[in-house]
Amino acid sequence: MSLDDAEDGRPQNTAGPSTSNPGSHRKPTLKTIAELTGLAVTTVSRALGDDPLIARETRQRVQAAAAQVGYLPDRAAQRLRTGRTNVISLILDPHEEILGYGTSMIRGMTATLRGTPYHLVITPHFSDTPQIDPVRHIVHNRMADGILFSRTEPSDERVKFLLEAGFPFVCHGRTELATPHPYVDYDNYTFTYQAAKKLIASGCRRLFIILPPERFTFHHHMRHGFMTAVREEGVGFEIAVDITLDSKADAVRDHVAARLAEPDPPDGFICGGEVSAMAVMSAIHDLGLTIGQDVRLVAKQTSGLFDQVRPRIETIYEDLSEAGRLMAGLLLKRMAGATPVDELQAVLEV
Amino acid sequence: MSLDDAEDGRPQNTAGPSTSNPGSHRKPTLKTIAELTGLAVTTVSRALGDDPLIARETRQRVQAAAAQVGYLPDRAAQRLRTGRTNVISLILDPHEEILGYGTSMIRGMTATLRGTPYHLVITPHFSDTPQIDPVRHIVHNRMADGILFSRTEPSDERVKFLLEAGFPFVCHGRTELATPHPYVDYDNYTFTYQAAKKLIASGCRRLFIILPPERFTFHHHMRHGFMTAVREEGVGFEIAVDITLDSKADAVRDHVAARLAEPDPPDGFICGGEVSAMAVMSAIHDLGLTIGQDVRLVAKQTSGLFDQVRPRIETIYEDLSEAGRLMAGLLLKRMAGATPVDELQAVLEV
DNA sequence: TGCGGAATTTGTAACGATATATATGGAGGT
DNA sequence: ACCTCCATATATATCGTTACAAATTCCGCA
Repeated sequence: MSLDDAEDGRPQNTAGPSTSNPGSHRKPTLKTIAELTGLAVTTVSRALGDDPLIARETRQRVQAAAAQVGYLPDRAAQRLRTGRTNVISLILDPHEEILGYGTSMIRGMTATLRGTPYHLVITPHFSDTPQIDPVRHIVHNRMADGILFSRTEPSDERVKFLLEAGFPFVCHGRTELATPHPYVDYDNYTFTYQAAKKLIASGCRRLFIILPPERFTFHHHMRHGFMTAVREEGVGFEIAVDITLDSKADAVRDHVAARLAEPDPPDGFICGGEVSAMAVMSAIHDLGLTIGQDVRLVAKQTSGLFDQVRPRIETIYEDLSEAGRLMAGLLLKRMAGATPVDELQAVLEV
Repeated sequence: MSLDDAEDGRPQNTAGPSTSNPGSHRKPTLKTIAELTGLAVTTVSRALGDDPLIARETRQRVQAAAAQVGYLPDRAAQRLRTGRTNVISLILDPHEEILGYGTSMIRGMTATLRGTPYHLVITPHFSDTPQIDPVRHIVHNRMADGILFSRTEPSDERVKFLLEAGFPFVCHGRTELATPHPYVDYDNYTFTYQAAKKLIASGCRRLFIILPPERFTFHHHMRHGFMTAVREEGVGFEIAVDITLDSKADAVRDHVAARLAEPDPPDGFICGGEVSAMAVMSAIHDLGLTIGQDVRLVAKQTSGLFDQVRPRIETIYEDLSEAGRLMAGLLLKRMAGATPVDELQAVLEV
């Protein structure tokens, strides 16, 4: 029902009832259509908006004319007049090292946004400035109609601010705030729970997990799932200190290698990031150990990478593209009107 | 000094016969500053633009006032009035499987764009529509001031169209068109040339290369570099048919595995993509061969991935983030004014 | 005293769309 | 005939900014 410019075959030169200027072709505006149909600009505007105040026959006539001249509304003018921007801001931390994390999500988001009037704008967040800055800027200056971001924290400032401002947003990950809000999350509790169970079932007796930085909510989910499993089974465990899923891969490798060389080494690893998982593998390899034999590893898979990695390891899949699709979808709902918050929350199952 | 009535802390709905808006504090506009300084709106506008027609002292006074109230120009209004959008469109194919290809480039671009008034907008290109569609749409409807895209073809339609339209753009990869145009490329010729030389120096006598799809210019650069090296050295070679760097990883793996099982198998592989390289490695592994011994592989590295991959392979680095930085930088130059084209071209060395 | 003219500043009209208020025309009732 | 009322359509004001033309001040100098 919208947004097609694929018209453009070449209907120009032949017809030539050019009402106004002969010069190439200026962008058609409402005025163009008004002159073409003999109606007033206002009428044309309403007709294109399918306002029932305008006679059905007139609406159709106007819409036909608009299609014929390839009319597309000027977004700047719409934006100035209505205050709506038709923009959705995705706040992205360019330093997120996670392989393809951003692109997968973007792929999903653009897929959902296709056919809507919304544009996806990448708003970078630089780690040398407070996390909330880009959010403040967007809201305060009406740079977008909605915001998407990830790496949510339990008492996330951005969420608090956006809730307070009543500004539409969907974040990837939950908070622990009292006020409910829209989000899309992955069931990281079950991820680590299942991962631990798998390792234990394979015979592992001392599990080692690398978690995201503590400030993120999913750190706690992962920790909790892991702890529940190891307690249920009563096996040994340790949680990486000093390194996280955000650490440089080399640091992860060195750390794991060092730990493996110490007494009473872990025999099962859980890793929620692809790059860190590769680092764990390389550490194991470099010590002459064999994965799947001396040591086991369960990793989160977010791309096709591990289908090609040898030796094969166990993985549990998280579909970030689907997360992106959902986030955009929920945001559209949220912007469209007052939907109950609980319909704007989703946890993707493992 | 403070004119007020717009100052408010909390305009309740109690009386509100006066002004009106419930919003906490309305966004400051030129008018706000005009009233604040006692000048005309026009003067304020020019002063903020540092127009030398306005007295230096006035300019400073206005700029101070603007800073004080936190004035930011309304982009929609500017855009409507001037026709400039302050937007740069990055056309991205969401199906590009290359790991992190997009994010690396985006990282570089946003770094360059930081501090400029430009926003980076992701314009997806869906493979079920002609490549030129989004470009046409952007130019025709003035959706951006400049365009960035990749995967350039020897006689790229997008380039031809944009040149014809006089629309600023920078692409990743060159064309073979007569008209010069801005681009950023990587020296893929030298990449494959050096890769082949390395393999031959290590004792390989039959090289196998996987190339990008033939329609891309860098297919030819890679092929040429490769051919030059194998001819110089007089070793056997073959070029993958049916599979390309865009093929699904599983397809690449199966194909390579099949070839390795045939008589007279290759003993050296060159691969310009990370995922395909992983696929080649897994094929080799699955046949019980040893990389670095029975068979060798040189891959292009665009992320930190191969630092963690075992066994270690030879890689040659391409800095996509730097490419993104450069592309954005050249585009800014191009949009700023008439720079000689040869200053808007860059080939990143191997 | 007045006048040319540089140095400043100001007023007005757009840009293209939409919200609000106002007109037009005819059908229907009295 | 007159008036009301509904269905349509039009006119006008406005969003915030900038281009262009016009006005104002303040000199020095004849």
